[in-house]
Amino acid sequence: MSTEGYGDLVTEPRWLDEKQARAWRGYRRMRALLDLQITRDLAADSGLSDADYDVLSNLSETSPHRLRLTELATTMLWSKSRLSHHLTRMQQRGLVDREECAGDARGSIIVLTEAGLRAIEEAAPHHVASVRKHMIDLLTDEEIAALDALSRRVVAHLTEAA
Amino acid sequence: MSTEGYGDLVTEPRWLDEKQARAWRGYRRMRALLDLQITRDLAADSGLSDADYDVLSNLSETSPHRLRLTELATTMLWSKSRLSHHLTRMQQRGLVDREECAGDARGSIIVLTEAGLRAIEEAAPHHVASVRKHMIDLLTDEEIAALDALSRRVVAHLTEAA
DNA sequence: GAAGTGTTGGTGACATGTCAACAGAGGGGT
DNA sequence: ACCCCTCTGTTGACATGTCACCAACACTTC
Repeated sequence: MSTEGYGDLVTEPRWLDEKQARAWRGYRRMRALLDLQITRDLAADSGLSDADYDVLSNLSETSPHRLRLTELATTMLWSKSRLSHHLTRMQQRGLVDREECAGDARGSIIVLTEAGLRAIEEAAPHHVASVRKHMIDLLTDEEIAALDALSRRVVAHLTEAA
Repeated sequence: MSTEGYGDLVTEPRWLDEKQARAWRGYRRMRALLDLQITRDLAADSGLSDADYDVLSNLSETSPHRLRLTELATTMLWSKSRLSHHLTRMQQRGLVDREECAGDARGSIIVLTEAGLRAIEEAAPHHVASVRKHMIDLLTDEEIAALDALSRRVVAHLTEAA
C-alpha cells in the first residue's frame, strides 16, 4: 500500500457514500442557484454586481473609508490584478477613487466616494432581505449554528494549509 | 418588482443578528476558498477545469454517453449559450463530439468521446480525494446531514419560486 | 552605495461567461 | 397548404477573471 497523502487512488479510491454524495451535490447545487438569485436581486434592486457590493461593503466598514489596494485584496481573497481591473471600472462609474499614498509613491489608496457610500447604503437593506428570503430565513437555529461551525472549520483548514 | 414582500426596507431593515451574520459570512468565505482549492487541485491533477469536469461527469452518467444540448444545459443549470461555447472548446480538445439528431433536424447531440471517458475516469479519484480532504472529511456526520437537509430546502425554494 | 531580493500596482493577452439577436426547424389551428 | 408561435442551437459583441510580466520602490547584504 502507498503512504502518499491521497493513498493509492487508482486501485482503492475512497468514493463518497450515499449521504456524503447527497450533501456534496446539494451544496454545489445550492451554491449555484443561490449565487444566481442573489446576484440577480442585487442587480435588479441596486444596479450593482456581487463584486461591486463586496468592494463597497469592505470599504464602508473602514474608519476613513479608504484602504490600500493590497490590503483590500487580501481581506476579499481577490488577486491584486483582479481588484485593480475592477476598481478601474468602478472608478469610471464614480463609486470609488484612487488617491496617492503619502509615504509610498507606488501605492494607491482606494477611497469610497460619496456616490459609492450612497450606493451601498441604498443597496444594503435590499441585499439583506434577499439573503434572508433565499437562505437565512429558511434555516433553523441549529442549522445556522452548524453552518457557522462547519464553514469556520473548512475555512481554517484552507487558510492554514496555505 | 422584487421589493414586494420585503416590507418597508428603508425605515425598517431587518438586519442579520450576530449568529446569522457569522453563518452567512462563513458560508461566503468557505465558498470562495473551497472553490479555489478544488479548481486548483482539479487543474493540477487532471488538466480539467470545474466546468470540464461537470460536463464530462454528467455525460458519463448517461447510458449511451450522449445527451441533447438543452437537456444537458438544464441539468447543469447552465445557459444554452454558455454550454454551446464551452462544448466548442471541449470539442477542439477531443473530449466531446457533436452528432446530428435523427428525429429533430435542429438538435445536436453531445457525445462523450473515448478520450473524454478516459479523462473523467482518471480525474474522478483525485477529485473525490480533493473533496474529502478539503470538505467532507472535516465534517461530522451530523453536519453532513444538516448540510444535506438545508441545501435541499434552499434548492427547493429557489427552484419552485422560478 | 551597488547589487540582489521582495513588494506594490498596473497592463495586455487571453480564457471564460452573459446577453441579445438570429436562422432553421417543429407543430398546432384553420 | 398557410400563418403563427415556440423551440433549438449558434453566433458576435461585450463584461469579467486569470495569467505572466513589468516598472517603481523598499529592504538587506556586501
